[in-house]
Amino acid sequence: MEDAFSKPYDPQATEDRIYKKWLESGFFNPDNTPTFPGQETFSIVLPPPNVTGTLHMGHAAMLALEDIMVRYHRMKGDKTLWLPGTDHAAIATQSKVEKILEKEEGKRKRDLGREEFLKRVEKFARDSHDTIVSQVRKMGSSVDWSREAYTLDEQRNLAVRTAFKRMYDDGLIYRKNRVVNWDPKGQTTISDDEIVYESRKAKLYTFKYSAEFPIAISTTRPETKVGDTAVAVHPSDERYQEYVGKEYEFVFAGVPVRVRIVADESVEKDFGTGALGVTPAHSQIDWEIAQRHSLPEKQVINEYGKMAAGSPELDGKKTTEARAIIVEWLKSNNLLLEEKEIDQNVATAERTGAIIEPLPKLQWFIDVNKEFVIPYSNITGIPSGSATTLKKLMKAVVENGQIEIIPERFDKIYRHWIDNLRDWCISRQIWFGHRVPVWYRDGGEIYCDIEAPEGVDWKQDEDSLDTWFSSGLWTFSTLGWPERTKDLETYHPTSVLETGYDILPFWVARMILMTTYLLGDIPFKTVYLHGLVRDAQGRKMSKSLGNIIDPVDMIAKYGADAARMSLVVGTGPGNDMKLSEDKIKGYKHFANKLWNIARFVTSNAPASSGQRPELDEYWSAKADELEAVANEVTENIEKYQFHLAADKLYHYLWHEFADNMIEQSKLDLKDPAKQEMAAWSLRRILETNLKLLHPFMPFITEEIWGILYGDGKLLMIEKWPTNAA
RNA sequence: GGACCUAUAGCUCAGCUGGUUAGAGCGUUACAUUGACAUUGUAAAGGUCAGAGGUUCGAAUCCUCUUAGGUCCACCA
Repeated sequence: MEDAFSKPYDPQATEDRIYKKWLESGFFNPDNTPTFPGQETFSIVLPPPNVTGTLHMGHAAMLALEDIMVRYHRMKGDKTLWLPGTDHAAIATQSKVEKILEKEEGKRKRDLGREEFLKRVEKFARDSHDTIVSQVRKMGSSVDWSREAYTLDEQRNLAVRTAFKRMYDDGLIYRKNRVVNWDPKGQTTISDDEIVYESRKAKLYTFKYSAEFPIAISTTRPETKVGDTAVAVHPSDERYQEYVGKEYEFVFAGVPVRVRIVADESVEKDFGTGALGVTPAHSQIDWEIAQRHSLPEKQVINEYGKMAAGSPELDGKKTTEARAIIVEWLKSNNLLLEEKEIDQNVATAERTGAIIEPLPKLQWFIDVNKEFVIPYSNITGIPSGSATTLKKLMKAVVENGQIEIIPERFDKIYRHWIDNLRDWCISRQIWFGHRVPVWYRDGGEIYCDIEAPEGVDWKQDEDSLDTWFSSGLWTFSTLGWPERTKDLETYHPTSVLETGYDILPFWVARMILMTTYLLGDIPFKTVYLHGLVRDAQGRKMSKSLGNIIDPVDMIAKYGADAARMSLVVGTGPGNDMKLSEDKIKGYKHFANKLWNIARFVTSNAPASSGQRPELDEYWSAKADELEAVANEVTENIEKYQFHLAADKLYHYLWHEFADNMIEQSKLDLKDPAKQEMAAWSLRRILETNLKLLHPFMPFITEEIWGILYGDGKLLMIEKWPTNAA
């Protein structure tokens, strides 16, 4: 009996030691792995986790799936790079630190000032980074740490400035005063994608501005009506035709208001009274109507969500208080015609939870519809030197099949998102992030470049950029762009992007936008989307529900191999997965089973010369079966059916190899005529299975490999046991 | 309002382009076992594949509709 096999298998005593061995080997870095003739490249960038804290089970699933692909390709002999990094996550990190600061010291960021506050955020980000790195290691991820990147480091900052400058020069980035989504709590604008709609009950009030005014209108926000500058009706609505073009002046809730009646196609005849009070400064849609009819805008709510309408009675009041006052005023003046409860979706900010206040603001935008000439293009259907738009580029690469999305159904969702895409507001009024590379000087001078302008009295724009601007560059900024490095040439476009389907629009689409524009190429060939990890009842894991399963706890209890298997088996691409502790436990049992199989084989089947002996009918059939399993597993991995591959190996090892073949060998090993054949077969089948299982359960397979062949050779670079692709 | 997903054993899910008698794990029950196995084996019970219709020699699988649960997008003043 070999002492090397503890009883039972102890992942705790094994995993960290094995990971160290891998690190020391240097094989995570493709520059160090042996090269083969005709070798292909396989590259993945790790979706950078936000430095807002610790990793959750979703990250663990991502790491497991990517490591499977990476280890498989490395063993196949491909030049394989998995590039890790973290994301500064601008607004998310800043608001997290703000919360901590307020809770622990009762201070706000302005009490510290920009510089001091940023130091705090950076310290927090560094700590989070260190935690994340140690968790990524715990999972067994074979990432190339020598190429680690951060979305806010020097190199990435240069990439951001370069990208901004190019878009600015092409006229794709512009600055404009427009109604944007203002988060009164976070004191910043946010993009459409950072809005979460909450359904609530609201009251829809139908009223007239004044007794003389001929048309009644409906609204859920009477307080904004002091900012109305028009009433819009549908051009074909006979009820209101006679009023179109007329102007009215009156005093509404103590505020002088002047409205013009306009005809606009966007008005629904059947909604409410069929007439819409137009408030250009506080509604996206009204702003657009105002543009079409050259209507003035009148801001009546300020950045703090308080009234500023030029009325002593209303000013300084919260919008909800002002609403009550105005409703009272309507009632007492007999102007309120109807009050009805309706269901309404309220826009709230994803990070702070505050209700979004649409406000006109001077902001930076990316124009997704503006034509520009693309100097170089590797995109099918869009020749170099042709005129195109960002939207067209984003659509083309998915429609022409250059990028494949798995599962397929998500490309519909992607296209739909593109169709609805409006100009992207990229400036944020937060301190943490990439500062807008634009400088101003008295006299209205504006300067945009990669480096700051020479000379005094230039002032840099105070705003920073949306975090997705920098993560959109991730596949190539990590490889050295804007420099034309060897890495960029070798590993870009990347092979696969593996991420959760929930960030398809945020991140995947933005990477496609940035890469097609800046490189004239795709960022990746395949997008593999995994689902959300939910609890055993199918609920989202959240702090408030207290149903979070922490990957670190699970690894400590059951080992990383077990945790990985539990996140892979039983779940196809794009489907949410339910996870329970029992499931992880089950795979710990499996690890132990494998451990005992290895113990049995080493102590009962002595290593042979390697020459294949004559096999009888039983063992010959088993040899064929092994080959079939290896081919099937390979095929499943190639087709991104990792759950099938893992499940197959689980059953084959436990119920074929252990229950059947080992039992048979117990008889054969006692028979001198069959002994060698049985021993050889056991060895060979175990060996092949260790290779096949390595991408899924890297630690235990590597450990057993080391015990079997104490020559220091690593399983992680053994040749994959099939040639079939 | 638009789109998508899911529905298979008590529970969690496989079942790839339609092809014998629909599978696994957990759970349940019976028996065996101190062993390569703390975490074992053998077997049993358990299914109108959500419902209805259609295509087909043949449907869990393809099509249509219905029902239930879930998700995303749009944002209606």
